[in-house]
Amino acid sequence: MITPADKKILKRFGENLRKLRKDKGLSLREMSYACSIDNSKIAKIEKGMINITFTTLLQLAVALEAHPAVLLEYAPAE
Amino acid sequence: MITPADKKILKRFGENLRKLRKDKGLSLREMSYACSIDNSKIAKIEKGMINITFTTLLQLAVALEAHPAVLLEYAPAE
DNA sequence: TTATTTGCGGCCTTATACGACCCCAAAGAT
DNA sequence: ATCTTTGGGGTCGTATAAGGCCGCAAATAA
Repeated sequence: MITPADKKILKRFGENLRKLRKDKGLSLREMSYACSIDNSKIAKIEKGMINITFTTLLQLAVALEAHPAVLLEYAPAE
Repeated sequence: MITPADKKILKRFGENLRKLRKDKGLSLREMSYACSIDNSKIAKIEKGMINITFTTLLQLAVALEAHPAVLLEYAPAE
């Protein structure tokens, strides 16, 4: 049922995703093209607005050319 | 739309999850209790029958007392 | 043999992720 | 000043994850 605590975690995840995308020098649309996920959806993920599924996580990893686990390795929110 | 390729990946993930649970000596019901996820749902996840969300992944990690990324670190299906 | 645990599939309702698309405001480029 | 890119919010229909409960067959324990 998506608690406030979850919201926070999703937001933190989104921030990290955004960082990884920027580091790779990709725009939302470029990344969208690279993993077949609508750019507005990626924007929502980065904003922590949606609780993505496992397969979506894997798709994002494809665009970033990174191992899926990498997307989870970030400093937790304090 | 959950492709056959995704099915395979989810199944592989499930097998790994099952291994981690067994290694920890937990029954489905014990694990259910440890992460507040219905035992039948965990069984379905292990069977690769559902495409779990990010928060569910985190809950599973809690029960296994492991970092979420660990659940993704397994040998890919060949 | 009987009682208990364990794995797991089915069913139902509700919440929500997905996919696709539109549009706009701000920033950058020409 | 005009064109283009970029981030990102809103909407709609559909698919499906979540959550919870029931029941059963096989394995295990008593």
